[in-house]
Amino acid sequence: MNQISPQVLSRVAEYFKILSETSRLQILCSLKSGSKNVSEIMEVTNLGQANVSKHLRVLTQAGMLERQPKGVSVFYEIVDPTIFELCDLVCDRLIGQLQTDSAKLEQLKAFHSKT
Amino acid sequence: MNQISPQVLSRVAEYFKILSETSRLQILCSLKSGSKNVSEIMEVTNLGQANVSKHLRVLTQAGMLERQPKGVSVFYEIVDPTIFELCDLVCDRLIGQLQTDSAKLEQLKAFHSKT
DNA sequence: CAAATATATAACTATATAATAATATAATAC
DNA sequence: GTATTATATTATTATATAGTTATATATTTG
Repeated sequence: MNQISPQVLSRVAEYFKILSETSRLQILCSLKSGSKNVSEIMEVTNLGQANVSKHLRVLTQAGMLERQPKGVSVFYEIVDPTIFELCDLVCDRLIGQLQTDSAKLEQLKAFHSKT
Repeated sequence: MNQISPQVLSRVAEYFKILSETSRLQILCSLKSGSKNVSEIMEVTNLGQANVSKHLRVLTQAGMLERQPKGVSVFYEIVDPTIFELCDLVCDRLIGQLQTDSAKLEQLKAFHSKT
């Protein structure tokens, strides 16, 4: 009946968990346009140095980023093409929800004006 | 430069967070085949009553499920079509990763047999 | 080698939340 | 009404982790 084992589902859950932090999404968005080093990421995202470093480690270990040291600085690049497909799907869904909500609001307004 | 505001990203992060728990994914999978009541969900997932109830509340408030009381029991149904598209994308990605890993393993094996 | 800069790590605190046990609420049957 | 069953809620505990500060490591320059 329950085809998919909790073990497999926990892998999927882990993947989603990595995308469930605003700071990490900020970092990923900052890298959408291409490779950046840590200082650049810090500047764009306004996150602290240690914090960015820790998130970059998490994202890299999850196979979403690739680490490329160049001289004294380290560049990171997105290597998981799935990320933005996922974000786009979620965005579409959120937009849909907002539209539904506003439609309901309009109905309420219409009802109010009749009473 | 950083087009998308942290406010919007936090909405996206929240959505992912809901999908980042194995138990909730188990519940969603149990509902993939159609509407079920709480007892049925408990049986399929082997999760505790209070636990299931709480997760169902979270999923419903997020707009992923719809709650339908029928007599003494309450049925839940998936109303967010995005969920399984997201899971499928993640599964494909995880499979891809495993294939890459196993290819690397093969290379290591080949190297080992030559030395 | 010493100084400067960039990044990583360790230790810590605060917060969020999953799971559980106990209790409350709601609906039906008698 | 009372009893029974199904679900929800509350309180509690345990755990995970985000953010921060301080420190360590590594690379380049002089």
